[in-house]
Amino acid sequence: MNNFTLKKSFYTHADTLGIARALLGKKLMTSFEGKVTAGIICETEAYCGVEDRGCHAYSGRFTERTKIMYAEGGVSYVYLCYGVHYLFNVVTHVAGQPHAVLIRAIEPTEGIPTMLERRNLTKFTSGMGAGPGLVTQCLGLTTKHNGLSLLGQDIRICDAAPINPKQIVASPRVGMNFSGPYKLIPWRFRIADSPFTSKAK
DNA sequence: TAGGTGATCTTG
DNA sequence: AAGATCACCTAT
Repeated sequence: MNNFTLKKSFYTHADTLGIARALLGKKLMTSFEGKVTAGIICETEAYCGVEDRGCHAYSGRFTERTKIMYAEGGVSYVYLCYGVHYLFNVVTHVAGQPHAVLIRAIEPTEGIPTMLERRNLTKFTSGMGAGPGLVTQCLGLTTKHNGLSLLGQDIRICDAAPINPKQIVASPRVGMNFSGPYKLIPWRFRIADSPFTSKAK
């Protein structure tokens, strides 16, 4: 499509699960230091507020790290995981409701030479953006970009035709090391049979 | 399948 | 102030 940037209203409504599904097939684009890179979102996970045991803001945790999740939808939430990997999330819902969608995999489409350089690879592979830590490497995202608007030039998400719901597979989220209903709730979404997603379970 | 890595959070 | 935890990746 013609790189039409999604509007704020895409992010601010209450249905984070719907947003996580709707983001599949959209194009996530960054433009840092004159380098444009972009990829089609192939896999997401939803994190839904203070009642969601898997959410960083579970039970109202409000800290230096999590406070951006409480912002109005349409900004980025980037944090360092395991001391090694940056993970990029899209904040959703209205201000005060800490919801977000983790971007877990992309199909690289633009700026591939730049992505290869950032990944320290020589050849394009379908797995080069398959995993949340790899997505951020490809796109050059770090905690520097935490809290940035998704409506500006640096980071934006471009509209595209929705994925057929039948093509979307829902499964439990990764890394839910606790018990209770949120451990197995199917809030991970990916495009069926996409070779660009992180390994299917 | 285990180890690396460091910011963040919790406990004492 | 210190130790546990953590939405992961890579190479054995």
